Amino acid sequence: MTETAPRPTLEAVAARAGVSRATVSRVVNGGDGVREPLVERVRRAVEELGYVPNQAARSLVTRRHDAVAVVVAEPETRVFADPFFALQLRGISKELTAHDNQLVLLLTEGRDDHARVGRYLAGGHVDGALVFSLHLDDPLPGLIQRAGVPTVFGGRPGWSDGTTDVVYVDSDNRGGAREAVRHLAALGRTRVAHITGPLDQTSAADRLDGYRDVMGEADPRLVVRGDFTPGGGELAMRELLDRCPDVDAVFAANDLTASGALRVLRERGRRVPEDVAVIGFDDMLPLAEQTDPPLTTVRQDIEEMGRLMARLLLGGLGPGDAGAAPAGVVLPTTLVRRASA
Amino acid sequence: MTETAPRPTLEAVAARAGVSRATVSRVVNGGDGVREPLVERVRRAVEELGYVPNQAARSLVTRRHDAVAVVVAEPETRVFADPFFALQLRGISKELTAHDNQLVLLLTEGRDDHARVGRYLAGGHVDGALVFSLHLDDPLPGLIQRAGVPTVFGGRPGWSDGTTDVVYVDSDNRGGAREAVRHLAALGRTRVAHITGPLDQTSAADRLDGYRDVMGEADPRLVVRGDFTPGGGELAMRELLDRCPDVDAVFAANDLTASGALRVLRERGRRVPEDVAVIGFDDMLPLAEQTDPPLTTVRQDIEEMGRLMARLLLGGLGPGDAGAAPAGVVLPTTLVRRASA
DNA sequence: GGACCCGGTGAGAGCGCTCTCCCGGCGCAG
DNA sequence: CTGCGCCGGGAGAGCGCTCTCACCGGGTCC
Repeated sequence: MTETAPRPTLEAVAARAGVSRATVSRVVNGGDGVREPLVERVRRAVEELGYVPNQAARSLVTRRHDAVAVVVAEPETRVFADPFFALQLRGISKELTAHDNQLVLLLTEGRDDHARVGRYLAGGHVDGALVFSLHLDDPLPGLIQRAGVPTVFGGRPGWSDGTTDVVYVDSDNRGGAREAVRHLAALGRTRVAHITGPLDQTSAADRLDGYRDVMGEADPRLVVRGDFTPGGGELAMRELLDRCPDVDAVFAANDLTASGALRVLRERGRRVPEDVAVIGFDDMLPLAEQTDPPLTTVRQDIEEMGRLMARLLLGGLGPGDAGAAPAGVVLPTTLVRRASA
Repeated sequence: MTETAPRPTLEAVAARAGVSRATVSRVVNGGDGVREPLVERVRRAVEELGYVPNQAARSLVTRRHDAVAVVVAEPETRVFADPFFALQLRGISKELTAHDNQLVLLLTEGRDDHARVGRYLAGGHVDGALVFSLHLDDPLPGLIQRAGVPTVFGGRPGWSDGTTDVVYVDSDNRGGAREAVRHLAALGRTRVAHITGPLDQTSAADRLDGYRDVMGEADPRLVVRGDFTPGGGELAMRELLDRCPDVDAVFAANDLTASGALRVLRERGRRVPEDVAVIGFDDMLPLAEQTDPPLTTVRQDIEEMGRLMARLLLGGLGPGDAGAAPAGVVLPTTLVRRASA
């Protein structure tokens, strides 16, 4: 048992500084409207007593919590182990920290969890929510909308097609895919294949759309389904080589997929990029630099996406500037040319 | 701006049910000592009004928060993207949820963050902390100890050698390593190598110790340093084959490392397990089942470690059973035999 | 039949903070 | 020199809850 010394209260600080509670409160919250000598006295008292405001008492009256929920729907374990998500979370964490907000993590799997999360958010324990719901059919986003908590989604929710006023942050998956495929075409490649991600995720679907924007319906056999993993990339690449031996370029839905594809190409004796050019997506480091050959890929600033989500939630969604908050923010991507294409 | 309807208070529920606040409070907190018909009436009122207790008000008087901080020191990005950590976090999340506790995630990098975390924990905003500090020289654990918050560590902290009363949960890394190496020896292998993890992490150091327990000091060239990644495993395996071509078994510090090693062995034309037997650590699925050949490995129940950490914190550290809380809990490991050894 | 006890309920204080009001003092204009 | 405005600071209410304590009614026991 840790013997917890009773923490000093405002009252105690006030007594020590020889002022009233109100003044201490003012100083602690920025010190506006308090004359300098007093500010100094109070600051010293705070310091000496090691005073830390009681967040519960504060929340009780302000109705703010300086806390944000991050909700992660996790149908598969994979989602969370994904470095992609880890990076976004890091961005979120940094931004929240910079604004003195706490991050409450809500992991869900299954229906009961959804209800639980809905109740929690509706319960007004946090000032807002950042939601990662990666699948098209997920009921969670709906629940959350209804909870009436300011919310920003990570990635375009499946049911939002630009019309609804849902706020989200996403990469320009479609545009990035177009740029990648155009680059392959510009290289003179005519048999450009695409290994997709799981198509129930909008990012994967959008990248496929981008591919189709450039390639039209081309040869449907050139599109093979993957799952964003290296293993899936290997499987897809094998299938691709079997049914279209004349393939001369591959646009993989992400870098992990591309790394699997590269492995199979090497195994089958195809030279990259001479025989088959390969482009990935993400620019996930160090992976993309360490493949053999180093991977040409579409970069998206993942950490920045996280930061932006947090910033939107904290700043843009308050009652301050009604209507000013954008529905969806789409971050640009850039093609990073390395050796594989 | 979301028009937030004023949330119903205890008072409102009491009025609707025709009882006093105190009675509603009792019902909400378990309903002990309230007669059935009243309980029913109150329950209905709660339901109808959609009442959710105000956690801030509650904390203010109970001095409990039903929240636990999870502190992750993140010198490298890798730490967080690690599926190992993700699994532990999942276990923690489940256990906390089961006890109606929230998970406050604190990601740190760098000194200022440490101070911030120290202040936060000392500030009494959470009931306890679960700390992942993976490196020997990390100052964070010390700071946290001083904050006077009940704490459970994930993995044996470097500076704890069983003597101090620090509470942690760990796998039997040393014992598991011993079992793996003994198994290789039992297979008749005499040139058993070890690819280590980053030795500033206790788990890696302990596995090396386990290897040495069985092999003695053997041939020092048989120990090569890795870093828990497939890339590191590849590098180490190449080095190993170069300096000890007669190696006939490899104990890799984890499955990722083993997968890299397998790749190099295949590339160099060594058959597994005929020429070189390979054992990993973790039994990370699906990886361990999908390698070629499927990996023999030391299983540890990672999610259970997380659960246990949370359970210890919530149950065992309270003022309830002083002295009953164990200093360190070491979970057993089991050897899972597949094809690679 | 009256004193006692005990389970169930209500009344009220108070957790630590913010915020509105109010008051006293000072500067400036008349 | 008096009056007014303004600003810095204090007093006090009250946020929504828990928890102690007093109260009340109906047994039980002598």
